[in-house]
Amino acid sequence: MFSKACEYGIKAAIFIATKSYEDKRVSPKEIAEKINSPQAFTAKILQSLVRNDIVSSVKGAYGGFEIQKDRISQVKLAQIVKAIDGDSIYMGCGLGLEKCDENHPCPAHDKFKIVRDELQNML
Amino acid sequence: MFSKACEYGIKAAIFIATKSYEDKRVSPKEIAEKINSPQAFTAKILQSLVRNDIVSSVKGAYGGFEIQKDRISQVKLAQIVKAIDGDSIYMGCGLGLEKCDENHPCPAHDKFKIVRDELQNML
DNA sequence: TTTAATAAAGATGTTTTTATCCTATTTAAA
DNA sequence: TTTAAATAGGATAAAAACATCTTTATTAAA
Repeated sequence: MFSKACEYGIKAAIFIATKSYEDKRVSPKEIAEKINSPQAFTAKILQSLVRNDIVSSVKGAYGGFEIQKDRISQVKLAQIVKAIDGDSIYMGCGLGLEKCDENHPCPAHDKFKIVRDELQNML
Repeated sequence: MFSKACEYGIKAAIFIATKSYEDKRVSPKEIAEKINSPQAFTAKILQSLVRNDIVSSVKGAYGGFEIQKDRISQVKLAQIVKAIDGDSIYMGCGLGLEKCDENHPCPAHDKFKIVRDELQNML
């Protein structure tokens, strides 16, 4: 459903959040070990989470990744998915038909829309 | 949502079905032109549709791909998706969490299940 | 101010997916 | 039986996704 990068991003964000509740910052190394992902690749993904204001980073000694406590409850899976995989999952005809859109829906269009809306809403 | 190969497979099957209604067989070339896909790659995908008994092929002159008329209405999108992308879309934790399964569901588990079941049912 | 610990960023390598090319096999018609 | 028109299948190439390595920039503490 999601790319590997996206799954790592989700797991990383969850881990960072749990640590942030304890006022602790975490390193890519710690994160990668915890979520069982390649470290350097995870670091790249963390960079894009930072650029998308989903987590924040503090450089230098005693630095690391964190999420401000009062922001944790506001972070939604949908933001992470969008930051890493974009919104292609919701876009275009579900069957890939070029000629299908809201105005000229394919026979499966409405049913796809229901599933996608539910997915988006859930995230 | 689906791989490119899978989308080509879906489009190809739809096109073959419409032609089969007119008792016409179609070539990979015709199919690729119609669905706007690379021809040789499409031919590979057609092979796997044949191996999975979704479409049938007739070799040699005057051959081509077809679907028996009385089988057309029985072909389901789910079969094509399964033949090409497998069932990974329904399997495992939606978030990629290793520790999550039916017995130890993650917080999103049930909601993912609803969406996936709906997707599968729809297909 | 130096040092050690840290994230950021660029360059490179590997694997998977997507795509192409060439040859073999099959078959209806001439 | 030969030929031309088809699908089948293997080998190769290109692009994208996944992953690693190395260097640079930043920062708190000694």
